Amino acid sequence: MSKLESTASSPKHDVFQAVADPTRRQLLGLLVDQEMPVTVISGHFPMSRTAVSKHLRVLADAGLVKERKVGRETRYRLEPEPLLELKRWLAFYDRFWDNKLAALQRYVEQADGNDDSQVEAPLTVVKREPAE
Amino acid sequence: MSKLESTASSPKHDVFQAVADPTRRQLLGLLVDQEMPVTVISGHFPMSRTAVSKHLRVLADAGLVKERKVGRETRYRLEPEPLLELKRWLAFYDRFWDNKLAALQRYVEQADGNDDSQVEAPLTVVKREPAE
DNA sequence: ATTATACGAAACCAAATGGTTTCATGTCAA
DNA sequence: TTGACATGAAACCATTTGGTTTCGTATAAT
Repeated sequence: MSKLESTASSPKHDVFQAVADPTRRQLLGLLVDQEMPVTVISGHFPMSRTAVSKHLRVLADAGLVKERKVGRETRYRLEPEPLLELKRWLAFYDRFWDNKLAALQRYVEQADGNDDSQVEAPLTVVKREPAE
Repeated sequence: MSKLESTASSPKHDVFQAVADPTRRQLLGLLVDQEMPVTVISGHFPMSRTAVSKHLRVLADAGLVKERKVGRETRYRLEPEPLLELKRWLAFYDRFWDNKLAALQRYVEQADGNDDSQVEAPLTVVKREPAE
C-alpha cells in the first residue's frame, strides 16, 4: 500500500500547468457530467475546434481526461484522479492558515456540499517540507 | 456574509497560473516557515536573484506572498489565503471521484494530518456547474 | 461510389513566459 | 563621504503557449 505515486498515466504534462488555463478548467467542468465528442465540446467555446482539440490533448497528457474512439468520433471523459496531486499539495498549507481563514475554509467546504463540518482537528503546527 | 469574492488583493495574476510554475511552488514552500529577504531566498535557487525576484512578483500579484521593507532589504512572507480559491475549485470535483479514488483521497488526507476520515457522505450525484 | 462528417497533424503566428545582464537607487557601514 | 550591499527596473532573448488555417484520412451516409 506504499505505492502512492502516479496512480494513472505518465504525466507528460503537469497537472498544475494543465489546470492553469481557464479554458481547460471549463473543459473539465463540461466533461464532468458526460463524455462528449470533440465537435460537441468545441461548440461550447469561442475558438476553433482544433484549438479545443489541443487543449484536450494537454488535459489528456496530464491524465485529466481519457479519450475513446466511437465510430468516426472521439469522445472525451473526465478522469479526476490526477487532481489528487493538487489536493495533496494544498493540504500541506492547511495548517498555515490562521483561524479566521480556517473559518472561511469551513464555510466554503460546507457550501460546496462537503459535510466535514468538524474539520478543526488538533492544529498542532507540524514542521514539514512541502511536496515540491 | 455573501461577499465571498477576492477577500484579499486584486488578483492581477491568477492563482492557478501563479502556482503552475514549480519554482514558484518551491518559493511558497520556503516562505512557509518564516519571512525572508530576497537574497537569502534566491540562495536556494539555481537562477539569478532577479529571476527569483520576478517570480516573487508574480506570487505577490496573486496575493500569495506579502512584502515588507526592512532597512535595505525586502522580506517576503507567505499569504496562503488565495489558495482557498484553488481549494474551492477542487472541492467541486470531490463528488465525481469513484469509490476507489475516494478511498485513496481519504488516505492522503489522513496522511497529511487532516482527520476527516468519515468523508464518505451521501454521494448523491448533484448536477451543478463548476465555478469556472 | 461519392459525398459529407469528425478529427488530428502540420505549418504558421503573435504574445506570454522564464530567464539573462546591466543599470539606478536606497540604505547601511567605515 | 565613500564604498559595499540589497533590490527593482529595463532591455533583451529563446522558448512555450494559445490560437489560426489548411490539409489528409478515416468513418458514415446517400
